[in-house]
Amino acid sequence: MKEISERKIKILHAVVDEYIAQAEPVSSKEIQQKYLPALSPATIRSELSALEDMGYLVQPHVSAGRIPSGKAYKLYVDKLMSKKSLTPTEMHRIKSYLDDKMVKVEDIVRRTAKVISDITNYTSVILIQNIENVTIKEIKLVDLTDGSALLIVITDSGIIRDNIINIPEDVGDTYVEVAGGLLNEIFSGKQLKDIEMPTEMIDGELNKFRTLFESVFEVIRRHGREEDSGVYLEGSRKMLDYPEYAGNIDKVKNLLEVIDTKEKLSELMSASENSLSIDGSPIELTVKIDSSDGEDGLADCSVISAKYTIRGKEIGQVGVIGPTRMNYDKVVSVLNYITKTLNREE
Amino acid sequence: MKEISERKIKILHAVVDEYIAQAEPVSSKEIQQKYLPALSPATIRSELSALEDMGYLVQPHVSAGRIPSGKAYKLYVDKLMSKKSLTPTEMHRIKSYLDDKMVKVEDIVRRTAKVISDITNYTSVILIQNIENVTIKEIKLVDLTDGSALLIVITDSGIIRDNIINIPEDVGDTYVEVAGGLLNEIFSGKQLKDIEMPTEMIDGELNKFRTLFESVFEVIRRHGREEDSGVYLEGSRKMLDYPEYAGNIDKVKNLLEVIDTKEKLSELMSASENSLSIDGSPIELTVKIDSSDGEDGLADCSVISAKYTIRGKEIGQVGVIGPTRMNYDKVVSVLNYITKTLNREE
DNA sequence: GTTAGCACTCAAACCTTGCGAGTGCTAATA
DNA sequence: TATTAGCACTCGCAAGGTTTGAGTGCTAAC
Repeated sequence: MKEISERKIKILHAVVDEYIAQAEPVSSKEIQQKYLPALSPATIRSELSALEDMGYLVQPHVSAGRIPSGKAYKLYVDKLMSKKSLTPTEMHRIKSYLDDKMVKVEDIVRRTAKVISDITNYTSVILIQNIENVTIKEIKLVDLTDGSALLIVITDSGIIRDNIINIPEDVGDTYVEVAGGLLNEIFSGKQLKDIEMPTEMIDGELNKFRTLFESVFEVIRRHGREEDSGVYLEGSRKMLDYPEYAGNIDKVKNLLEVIDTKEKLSELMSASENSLSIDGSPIELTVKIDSSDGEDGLADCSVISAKYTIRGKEIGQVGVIGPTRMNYDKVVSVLNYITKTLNREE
Repeated sequence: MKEISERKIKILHAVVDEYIAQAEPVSSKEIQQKYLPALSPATIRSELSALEDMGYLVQPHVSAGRIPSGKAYKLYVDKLMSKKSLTPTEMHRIKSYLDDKMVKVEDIVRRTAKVISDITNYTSVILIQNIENVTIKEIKLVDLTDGSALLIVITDSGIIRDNIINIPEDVGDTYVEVAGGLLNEIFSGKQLKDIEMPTEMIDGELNKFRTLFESVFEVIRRHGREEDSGVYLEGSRKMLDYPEYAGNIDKVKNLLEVIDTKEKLSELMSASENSLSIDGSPIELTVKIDSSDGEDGLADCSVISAKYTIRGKEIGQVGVIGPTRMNYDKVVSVLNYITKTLNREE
């Protein structure tokens, strides 16, 4: 099983390409006509048969063509597929989506998810993790003059949150201002996970800021909690467009359910033994191809994911979920381009 | 066609209830057993036949039970259905969803859409319209000390937007502060639709604020534009759970496509001749029941919608989209309760 | 007005059949 | 030895036929 002949590779390549395009078993005749007119179907058949023995192809039933196995897809992604880059139109489209000045991580993420799904025509997912490692650059407190104030937390990867907090009544005019200065003094430069109530607050003269500070903690802490779920999903509808799901509402439902579960998603998008990294790519990409025993719901699906970095800070994972026979080259290029663009943006 | 006998009403009610629960044609025997054991199926059959002649029922084919027609649903919604209120658990659940202090309209809307979909198990839609009529209370400009500033527009219905804008280079320390004061002076009290570039800005001494003001306009104007689409959809997946769509991916796709189109949605959620208002309800509700010729995609669907008001300001429409045989009473109660809650909130 | 009884209808489930795409094998060819 | 033509074989799929049973409408009796 060490070496596959050049011709076998060609044929395998043809099967994968064709299956990605058509979603139907590929026959020897088809390959002969479109890819290797110099050979006869019979010859191709024997090659196909050999490839099947090697585990690269499977046959849905005896009188059908072949379809690629997971092993074939892995080889395809790893060695075979054309790593063409995006068309200028596509690049332009992505840029115009992302070039609005956006500072809130949430906005960027939402936008990114949308553009990925739009361009690839698959479902995209962004998972925000590690937000706790972000460093606070500055905290702003803006008095809204109606008993509340707007809290803005600026970090090294952008604003992570702005939220309304209540202000105690009967405090002086400068209360908010002073509190703002104080917040800055104490917290700027710290990481989110390190913030805690300073001791002098508990009992000292600063006691009057205590409830305010507690609100601030509350807001910051809420990150990563479930309600702020940290999962951005875009284009789940697109699944319905692919024939592998057309007759199979249950499959789609199952899939969408899995996607809705943060833990499962996390698991899917992290590298593991049956995942695959792509070399030669400027970013680290992970591809997970349908385990095909399909016990956990992701039947006939592949997930391609990458680390998601904004301005040098790792934010989470970005991924594309599609049918196993998805357009790997397109998706890889898009992820490549987008992660690069985002990271470069200053 | 003026008066329907008491017994016919009972039977019609039974058919609708049963069909809502089962999604299958209702037979005379079923009605007899579950609702009117005192009568024989034969009697019920003749009543059913009469109801069919009156246009309240239809028969998918001659040897099947009856299903309610649009006319029956309308009667049901209007007169028949039990207007029970929510359980304490449900009310509590809604409250706990909505009682976070939220000031941004967008946040409130998103949250509302979610809770509606969660509780009703149908797809919910919120449409933001009329945002142009909102009055600006105050404008804040917060210097972010990196060449940009955070623009916060506070209106009588909450903050509508905070956005980053760029600040020209080489301006003095007080530039942002002065600009903020200026913005307030000029715009507070105005409605969004009325804002325009003040003449003194164009050529006068205030010229140096011009580009900044232009950014501000740009941000405010972006509202209602397509990219900020103003449509909040939640739970579109839920559609897949109902048997009327189970075999019918095309229907679902069609539906989702319609839902994605703002114009169509607007149309759907506005009152029209073939819609229906519910009296006796503290809010104005519109129910639109499947035109059933189904040419425009919303086959087998009903839409229940209400005006959406936050703190007394009309913001748009909130609606629930579900199968024609949806749980009207539940949905109506939920919409009732939620719109009341939101409006009351101060 | 109500009901039992019966004939009738028709969708859905099941079976049958034939077709045809596509294979594997074998024997002939280069 | 590699390739290929030819042919028998398999099996999914679609079309058509049959059966079943749920449910009705009608009629005649109560």
